[in-house]
Amino acid sequence: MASDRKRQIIEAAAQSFAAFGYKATTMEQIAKLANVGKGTIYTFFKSKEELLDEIVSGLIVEIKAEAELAMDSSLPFSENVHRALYRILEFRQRHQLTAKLLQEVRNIGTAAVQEVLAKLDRAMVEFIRQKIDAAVEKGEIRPCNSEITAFLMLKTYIALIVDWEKDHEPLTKEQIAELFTLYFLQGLSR
Amino acid sequence: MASDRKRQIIEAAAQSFAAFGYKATTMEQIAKLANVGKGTIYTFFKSKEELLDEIVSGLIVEIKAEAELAMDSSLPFSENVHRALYRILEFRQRHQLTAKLLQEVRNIGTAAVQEVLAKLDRAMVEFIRQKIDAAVEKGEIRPCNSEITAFLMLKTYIALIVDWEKDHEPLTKEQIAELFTLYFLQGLSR
DNA sequence: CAGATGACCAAATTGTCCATATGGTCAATT
DNA sequence: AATTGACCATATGGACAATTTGGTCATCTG
Repeated sequence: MASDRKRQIIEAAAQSFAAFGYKATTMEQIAKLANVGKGTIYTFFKSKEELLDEIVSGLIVEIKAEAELAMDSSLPFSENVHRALYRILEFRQRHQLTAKLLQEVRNIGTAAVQEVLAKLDRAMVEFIRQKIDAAVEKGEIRPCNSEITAFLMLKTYIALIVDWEKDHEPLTKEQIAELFTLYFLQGLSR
Repeated sequence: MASDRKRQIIEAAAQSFAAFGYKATTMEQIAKLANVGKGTIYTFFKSKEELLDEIVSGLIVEIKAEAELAMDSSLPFSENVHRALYRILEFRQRHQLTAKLLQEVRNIGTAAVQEVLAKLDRAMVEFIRQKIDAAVEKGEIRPCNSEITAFLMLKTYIALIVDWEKDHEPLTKEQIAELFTLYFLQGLSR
């Protein structure tokens, strides 16, 4: 069946990308892993790049579902946004494929990989933005430019989780939640 | 005179680093530009790396002075921190040398250049941290972990000025000040 | 003789082939 | 009609030569 073969190919490619990275994975390798001829891959995907793109698109859906699951509509907005962000970045760090791609983009600057990760970032910002808009609608928070807010929230989280560790002891999940609320949602001024 | 020669060398090196980058600048080039023998450079600096380090150290002093100048003790903390941060990043972007080094670290990953830019970052965070501590001392803002706060402030600024432009129209100075106050100092919750 | 210098060296970088590997195509096959 | 692997132009990587470069030091000079 056609869709079955397509799935096989996607799974083989995802597996290989995660294990060896995008560049180090050859189309022949994928074909062998998927038990299809190399040409077959090109009946489903225009190029290697498109194959990666489709896989990451699936990943985005997965991440959104994870984040959605982590949230709890009975909790206040601030708690939910923290949970969602934390889950998103945890996923991004833990997931073999994203971890490998993140590493690859640091070492080599493959254009395709860079583009696809940028797309992932945009999707995550968009996800948060929708949550913000919903919270504004419900009157949980005051109106604001939700795109910039979502963008800053993600950046702040990445700074706290990824960048801070470069020069300091890692912060715990609780510390991050506290800091995020303190600096971002509550503010310093008085 | 000895210190005169040293200054000549530093200026020649700074000029060449800014024009061609660290890697592309050779010691012979610097010597020629400074009108000294190549060996002379090594009577003042242990290595090319140390030469860069000394130049950047001078730059840090310059940046601090710039930031200090931009501040006004009669204004509230939030306004001053904004002015200082904006001036720091404006300087960093405009200054030929830092711009070139920033570009170089993106393209190649020269260890020396990376280290020296990290040092620059640390110095800027430390500068902000001292301003925060002073503001806490004066009771202008409530007590907080000044190191993390300074770190987050710089990251937030870089995100707004540098990262935001990658996908969107640049924000004006006023917009950035407003956003910074809104999200960072005032908070969203109510 | 103290400080400056440039010839000199080992190590790193760059340039040049060439053999191999790879993404993508397509005529043959099932 | 769908699948395939031989095939092709191009990209990549390894080996080796040539060049460059950071750093040293014996020599020079004022």
